[in-house]
Amino acid sequence: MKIATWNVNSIRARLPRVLAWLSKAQPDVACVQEIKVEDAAFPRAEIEAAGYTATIFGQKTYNGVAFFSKTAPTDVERGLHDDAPDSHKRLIAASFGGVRIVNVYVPNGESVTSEKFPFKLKWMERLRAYLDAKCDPSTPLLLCGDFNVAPEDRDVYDPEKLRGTVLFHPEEQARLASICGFGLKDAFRMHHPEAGQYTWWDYRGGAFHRGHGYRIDHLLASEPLARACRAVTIERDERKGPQPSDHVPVVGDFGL
DNA sequence: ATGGTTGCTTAGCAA
Repeated sequence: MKIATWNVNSIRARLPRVLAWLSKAQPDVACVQEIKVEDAAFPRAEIEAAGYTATIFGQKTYNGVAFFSKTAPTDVERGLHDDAPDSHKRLIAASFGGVRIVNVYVPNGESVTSEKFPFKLKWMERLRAYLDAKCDPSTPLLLCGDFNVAPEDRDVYDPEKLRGTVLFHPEEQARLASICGFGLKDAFRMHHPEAGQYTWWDYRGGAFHRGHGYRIDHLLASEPLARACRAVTIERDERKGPQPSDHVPVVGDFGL
């Protein structure tokens, strides 16, 4: 079973690349973030023509998360357990053949001096509370998505320069560690200890060309699922060519 | 050096 996470940065702007990637990569489940479209305007026919069922939690202009899957999921949940009705659309969860998948788009935070930064930290604390309330780490569980946090020094291009800035701040890393403390392992790091493996490069300043990346998109697996994980791949080539997302897919292969 | 680029929406915000 191949399960991928990818922040597509607008499904409508990225549709040609997403369709080409689905056709080539053939994931069983693709967890996507920042679809930036409400349900009514979502390009459902094109995704279905590629052989995928779209299960979406859409929002106009910002945010929005979805599953594209070869078979329809069961027990779909939209939003955090304590979300207000008008909250950002940042979490969707569903079951796929015995695997519970929670797909998240963690707030970016903007900068450590922004009012959005404490909002990000609080959202991550609420995510840990959601896991406690809704999930079971003794069963096959995957928490994946764009966490907007690089966990360790080896996950950014210049840790000394970036330390304490947004996406690489100890308070964000502590919240991510608390989330993993629920009983989840960073699946990529089970297979790849090396530095310099990034999933996001800013559009600005030629960051991709300069190697200025961050590893902020993660597959976090419960112990039963982690044991079944055969490989995890960061598809760096998806950052190349015309109209790429600023993030690339991360694909896990599970022997299920 | 508070820049730079992309997307949504149409000048300004978000990332």
